[in-house]
Amino acid sequence: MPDTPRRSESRYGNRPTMKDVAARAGVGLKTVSRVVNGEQGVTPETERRVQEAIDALGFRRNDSARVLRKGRTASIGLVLEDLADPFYGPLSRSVEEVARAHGALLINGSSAEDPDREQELVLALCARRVDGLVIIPAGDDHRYLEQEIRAGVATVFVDRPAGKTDADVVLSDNFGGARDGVAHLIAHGHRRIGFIGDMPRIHTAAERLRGYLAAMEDAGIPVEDSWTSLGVTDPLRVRRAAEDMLRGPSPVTAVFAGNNRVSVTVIRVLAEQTRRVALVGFDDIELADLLHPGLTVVAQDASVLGRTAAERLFGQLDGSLIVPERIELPTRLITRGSGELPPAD
Amino acid sequence: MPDTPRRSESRYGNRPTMKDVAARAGVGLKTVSRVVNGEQGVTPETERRVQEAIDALGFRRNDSARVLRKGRTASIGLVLEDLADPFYGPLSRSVEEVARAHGALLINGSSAEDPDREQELVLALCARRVDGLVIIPAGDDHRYLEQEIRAGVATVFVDRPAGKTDADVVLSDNFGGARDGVAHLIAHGHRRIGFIGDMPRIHTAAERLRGYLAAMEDAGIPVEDSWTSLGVTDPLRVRRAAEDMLRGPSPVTAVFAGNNRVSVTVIRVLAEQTRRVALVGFDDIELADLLHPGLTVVAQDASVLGRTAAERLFGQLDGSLIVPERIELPTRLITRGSGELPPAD
DNA sequence: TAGGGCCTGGACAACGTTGTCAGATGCGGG
DNA sequence: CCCGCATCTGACAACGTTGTCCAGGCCCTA
Repeated sequence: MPDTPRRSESRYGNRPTMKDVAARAGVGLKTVSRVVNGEQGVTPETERRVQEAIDALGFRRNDSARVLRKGRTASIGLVLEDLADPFYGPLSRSVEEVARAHGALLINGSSAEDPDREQELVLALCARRVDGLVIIPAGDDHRYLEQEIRAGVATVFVDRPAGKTDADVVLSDNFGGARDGVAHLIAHGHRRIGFIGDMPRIHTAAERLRGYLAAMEDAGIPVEDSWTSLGVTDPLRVRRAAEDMLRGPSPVTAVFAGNNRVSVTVIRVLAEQTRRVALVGFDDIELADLLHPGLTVVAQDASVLGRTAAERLFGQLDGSLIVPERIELPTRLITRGSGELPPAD
Repeated sequence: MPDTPRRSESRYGNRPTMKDVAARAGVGLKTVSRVVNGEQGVTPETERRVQEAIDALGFRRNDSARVLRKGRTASIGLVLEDLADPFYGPLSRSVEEVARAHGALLINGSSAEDPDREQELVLALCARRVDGLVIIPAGDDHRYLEQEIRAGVATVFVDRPAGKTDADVVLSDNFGGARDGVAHLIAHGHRRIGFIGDMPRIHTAAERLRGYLAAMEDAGIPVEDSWTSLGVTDPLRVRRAAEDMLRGPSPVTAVFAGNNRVSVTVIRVLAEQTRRVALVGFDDIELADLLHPGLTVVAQDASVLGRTAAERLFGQLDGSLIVPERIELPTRLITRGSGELPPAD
């Protein structure tokens, strides 16, 4: 008898539906809906009966059906590089807080710095009809998103700009921060300054390199090839790069580390040196003040970045923000000792 | 004309549906469904036409409708304390990886250590019909979940056991780890050892305290009241607690820090002391090896914790795991110097 | 050439909810 | 006493997809 699927054999375990609640309470389906959604137009007595049935059956509204009907999911997606990175934890958390304030849930995904995986994730989120997306892009071509944006998915890029499409973007001032950090080293007498950063195809890495070069040029210091190392990211290769520039033909007396992962490794390498080498890192690190010397950093505030982006996202959803904008947040130089060491040849 | 809602005015922006694709490709609705889902029984020629229409319209399947029909959402929820905490980042990431391997997305939520907020989040996730839940509980009463579990929501608790209900749970050996850490201090000659930990209503905190007490008792050392500080969590109060036990009537020569946040503050306090005080912390900390002295810790592997829990979750969903189990993962003592300092009175 | 089996394609219902609209009920006023 | 109005309730369609089932066309064989 294929036509009598017993409620109790339904595929959701045996989750009661509004229909079941209605039957038990002896009211119509819509009345249950009204009670569940707190709409008015229900007598206290009826409401009580319905509530009783709800509790008795353990009814919980099926949001999938609701979404299908209403068109809004009250959820947003966040695609970032790696949730395990201490930079993204606070960012994610602040996005979540804003979402929560707007009654939305957060779906999280890590792209692992892989453009294909980013796209796969983003499209999966679109298929779930998230109301909006906060994206820390891994790839540099986001034309695949244009259709989605036109279809009404609010979108904000954070930390790095979108590629080949214009959309809201919230960035740190990577160029200015790096320039100031390097200028700080120059002000303390350094001229041979090394730079170790990530692949230049990553916007932040490129900008920070540009900042380094600008500071050097401003000071009239020609940069030697052996002083810069790009695209280096795993600890082993960072180590080698640092060691190389420390004992090259014209060894550096200071290093600018392009991100927190690089900083950590460089700190380890410098700790092994007899010569005192100055260091400024991009991104703050927990306990940086307890190292010897304390680590001087160019700090960006991940949670402000996240909050700003999320607020912008909900601004788009309100309809109050239409024109894509580029917001750039300032960085802050925090001196703790390592960046103030004098050159030691 | 309420009866002619133009497709182009639909509430999803103007997202095409399978019907639109079917119309454009000149085929039936179900044929489109077949193509989209890679089912067989479609001629290459037909498939080409459908695919063309899909691309032209920018069709993307609406997963809400799919979920409604199929009953599985291919998404799981993770409720943790605070995504910004460096302990939870890697945990979350490893849960995500397992989910990804099973084709599921991850919805993340922070309870902020608030039981009500935990419940609110969990129920919201249930309303979305997540297939499963990984929960780091904030509250100590989870009977509200029993109905959901019966309704088929796979559930695994991590880091702390569920309250008043039995369910799968994956823990670190908090008791054993703390006991070993304290025993380590005792082995290095300490007798007056302090303990600073979180509120004992938090299972991990209680277990670690129990480990501390067990180690002391095993060594026949009576514990003085002034040596333990419980329920202390914000930096300022941890600082005061540490300072108090360092200069009390019988000042401690070593401290056991109950979690990473406590450790960080205690490290700061100890750095200000002239007397050398030993320290062992629960949870590893990045750069712990670069401090002076290096921080000795009882380490638990957050990503293994997360992975184990997530695998267990999908085990439940496969139907291969039925009986709730309690899995306890060992901790590891990592000696780096701070825990090997001799007592200095 | 007719019949049978196989394969492709499409009509239709169902998933659980919400919006629309009309019916029922009760009350007060003319 | 009856009508009109306000208030409350319920029937029904629709959201976009997938599962079921049947029709029609093709090829192969006798």
